[in-house]
Amino acid sequence: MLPRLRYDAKLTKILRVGSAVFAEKGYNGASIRDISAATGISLSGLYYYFQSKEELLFLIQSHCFDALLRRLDQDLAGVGEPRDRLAVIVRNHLHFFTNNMPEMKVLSHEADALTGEYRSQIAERKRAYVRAVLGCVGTLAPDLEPEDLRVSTFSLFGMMNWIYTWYKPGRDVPVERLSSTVLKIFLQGVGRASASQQRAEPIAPSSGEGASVWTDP
Amino acid sequence: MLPRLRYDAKLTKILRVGSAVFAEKGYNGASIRDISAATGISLSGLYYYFQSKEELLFLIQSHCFDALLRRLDQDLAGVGEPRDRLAVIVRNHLHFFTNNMPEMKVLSHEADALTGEYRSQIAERKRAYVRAVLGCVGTLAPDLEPEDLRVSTFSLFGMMNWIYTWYKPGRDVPVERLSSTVLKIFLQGVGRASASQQRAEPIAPSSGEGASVWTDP
DNA sequence: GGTTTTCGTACGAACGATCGTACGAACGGG
DNA sequence: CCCGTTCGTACGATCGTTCGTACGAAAACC
Repeated sequence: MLPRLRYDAKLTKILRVGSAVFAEKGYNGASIRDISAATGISLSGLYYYFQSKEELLFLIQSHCFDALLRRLDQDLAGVGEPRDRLAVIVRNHLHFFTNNMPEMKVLSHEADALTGEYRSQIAERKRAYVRAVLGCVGTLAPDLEPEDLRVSTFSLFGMMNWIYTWYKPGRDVPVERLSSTVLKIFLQGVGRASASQQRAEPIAPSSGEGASVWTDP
Repeated sequence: MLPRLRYDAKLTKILRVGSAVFAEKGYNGASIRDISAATGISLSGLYYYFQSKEELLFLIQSHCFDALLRRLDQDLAGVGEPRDRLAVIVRNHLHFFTNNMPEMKVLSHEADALTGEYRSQIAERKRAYVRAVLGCVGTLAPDLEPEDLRVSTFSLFGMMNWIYTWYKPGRDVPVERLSSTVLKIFLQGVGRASASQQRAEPIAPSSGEGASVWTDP
């Protein structure tokens, strides 16, 4: 007889596998039956863990986003210099992104798939995240008009969130170099000598570098 | 009796309305019946203009991409300086994007929805486009390692292709300013004095600035 | 301590709705 | 009358979800 998993462990498995399925086929393109097949849990058995397909998507996005923000808060503690704070933000975002590609793809790509209360809850947390980055960028480039600040911040998010469309962990540059390149482009642009004036003492490495979303703190 | 539209005009209408429907609900989330309702054409009547739902998506993406590339070739003619060429590329991409938001959202967001031959055809054209930009960036920043060149180029595409998630034509900065801001970030980064050393004589304006995808040349 | 009841967990089967698509008839201008 | 165009209708498949049930373990009872 197969050992029964505890409730939490099994829900976690469902969210993890569900992320992979949603990432591959899209939320609307994937069926609950796909997730049933991928998890090995029966179709109706899944509904013991969520009330609807949309709630499953919400749970995935919610858990993923919470983990991202939790790690950011940890890494940001004690970092006061705006430039350092932005470096931490970019590093955290990209490390987390590359370590949890399916979940973050679902969070980025299926933002509009949620409706009603589910949608507003995620949107509100995203707004707070954007506001934080916006404040950091604003401090860093104080002579920027508010409209341009908005454009600049979303350009940064664009660089970071687009990577799920092209970044291949084996083929591409490692995450640390990816992070510093993106940060460098945002701060000084492409061009110049490549490994230009980096800070002598690089900021402290992220707290949980290799950890996944689903490893609880 | 309503005046009958010619074949081409009606197909164009289907592609235009179809883009809007796909952009709003996603390819998998939208049904042929949704498009039927939005166009006013009967369900089966639509199938006179395409053979399958997937072919409709392909036609939208294909027409849109062709129009983008056609305009780019026009604007790029006679521009030799790499920096100018990149400026033209960014301006063209963003002007086209903001003037054809639904179509470009479908092209960006539903890249993985196509399969088989349809998918490869679009993918091949995208690869050529990326290769061109990659070459331009490479010439512009010759001391960049190939891996970093790839990261940099896709970061630029990230900034540009992400705008469908946040750019609101009324609320945000006009396209021309958007383009120059994005270009400036990519070349010199955020920060510095905002309206810094722009070139005295700005490059010639795009050929068909306000035109949509569906206005044939 | 043995028996019974309850509870948490899991499943197979089936529901109505909606999906993409096919078919054949009807319409109307040349 | 013909042919390009349009439509109503319907088919089989698949969708998300529900229902009734079953089994092992814990709890409750005598």
